[in-house]
Amino acid sequence: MNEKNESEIIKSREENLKFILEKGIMPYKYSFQRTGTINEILEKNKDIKEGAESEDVEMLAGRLISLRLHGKTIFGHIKDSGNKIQIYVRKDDIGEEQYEIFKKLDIGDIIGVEGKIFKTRTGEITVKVSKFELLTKSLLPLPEKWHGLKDKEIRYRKRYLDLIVNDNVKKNFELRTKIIKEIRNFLDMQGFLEVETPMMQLIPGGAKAKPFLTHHNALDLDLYLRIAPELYLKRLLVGGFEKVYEINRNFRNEGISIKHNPEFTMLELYVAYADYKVVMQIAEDLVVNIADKVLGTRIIEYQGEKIDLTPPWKKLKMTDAIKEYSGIDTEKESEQELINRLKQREVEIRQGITKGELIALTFEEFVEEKLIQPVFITDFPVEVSPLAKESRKNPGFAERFEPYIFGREIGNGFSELNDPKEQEKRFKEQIEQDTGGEVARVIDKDFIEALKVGMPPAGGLGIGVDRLIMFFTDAPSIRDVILFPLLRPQGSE
RNA sequence: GGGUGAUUAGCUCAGAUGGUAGAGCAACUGACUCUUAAUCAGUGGGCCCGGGGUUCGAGUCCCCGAUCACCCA
Repeated sequence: MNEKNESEIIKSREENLKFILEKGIMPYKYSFQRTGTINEILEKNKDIKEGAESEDVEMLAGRLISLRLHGKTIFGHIKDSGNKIQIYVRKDDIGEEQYEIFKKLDIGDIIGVEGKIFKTRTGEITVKVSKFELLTKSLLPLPEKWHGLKDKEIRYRKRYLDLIVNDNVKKNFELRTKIIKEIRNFLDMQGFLEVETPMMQLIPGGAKAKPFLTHHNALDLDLYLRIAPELYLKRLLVGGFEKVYEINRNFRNEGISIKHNPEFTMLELYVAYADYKVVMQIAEDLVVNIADKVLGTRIIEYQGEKIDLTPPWKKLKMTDAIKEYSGIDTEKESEQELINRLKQREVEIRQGITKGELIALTFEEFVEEKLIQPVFITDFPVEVSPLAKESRKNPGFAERFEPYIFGREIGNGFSELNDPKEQEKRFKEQIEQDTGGEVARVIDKDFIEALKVGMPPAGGLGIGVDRLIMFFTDAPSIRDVILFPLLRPQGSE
């Protein structure tokens, strides 16, 4: 950390750099023309016989990750974004002067090599180096080669080191990109239009969460980073788009945990003329499609638990789920009885709480964590579903669902409320109930106005993309699927 | 916000009962022209997270703080 230690450890690298500069070698080259990636070259030469040499001279580049010096020969490995390959350097092949320069390379340097491909006695496909070039000098040591980098703090803070050293980390992030691409592909094929709506909003709506505040100078205007895109996507339904979706960042100014990062990626989609049943089907199809296309299996293992994504997923009304998993009959029990149960679990109960809110809290407290296999929880109390239509069959409950996997809510969907007067009333009730600053104090009048123009009946769905990716990559923490998770800054540096 | 644990060499980790610190890898020097956790011989490297205390003496005990991890709200 301090200068003295650092100079101890990098002294030899600085000396090597000096040696190289004295030889007139530029330590930071502009480019290097490769004949292929390491994977391509390995594939091309996979059938080469032991002792034989390839006809073609190949040019490869990568980071030097290991070195074995044997007097007049050197073995090592270089690694590019796809794979690693062994290199073999002989003094006889590259000449005395070049050999001396090669010996001054350090693990971590990025080099280009030129040479024919052969197979060693031990059967490893190897580059017989006839020429090499230093492309980038590395001045700091890499983490140790077989234990790798374990310290979570350094892994998250210095993700570049994590990516260099831990191959599975890189694979998980590649998988993340594949999953998101597959989501887009799936929706595009069904005629959805991907759109982008404001990240900076005057009134942060569409969810219950504390927002981040920012300021626009020229307009002298306070703005909020969005907590959800919902109200803007619905405006697009009013405008005549019938199937829209957005995959983008939401920001919530709340605690950080294994399941929460202040900025996270959300998918929201809306389908005109559809109700919640239609989007529930889309949610199931979407997840199963990822399993099929990206993993090639519908049975995934998450944190040692086998999860079977094979459709159709179970559907359970919230009150039935409570009955089934906890034995509590919320229809029969009075509000006070539910309050007593919750207080025993040290759940905070606000003054004037409604029955619906109590049902939702009971569900969270007694049921959620038990929902390991995929299940749709439906029929949420209207009081906790201010943007959803009331059920046609089940008064007091909304046409709403949330898919649960491994005790975690991975999405949220409903038949979208499009009655402007009812919507305004629900917003007002929300503001009255809010105690924690999780609801904007102002009603989004423009949104109400849009509803007055007329929004077609519609089903909507939101899916927490990071959490979904956690399942598919068997990641225990959301930080393992976000390249640069938010951490508290450290004092020095 | 509360609780528990961690923090020792560049990395991964040891350091009972308090006596100024150890290993492997990495680094450095030397030997070695098919090695691959190369091998062999040698060398250097530490404000033991920070600040206070207790003690003749603290990496170790106590208090405060920092960061991270996990659990809870």
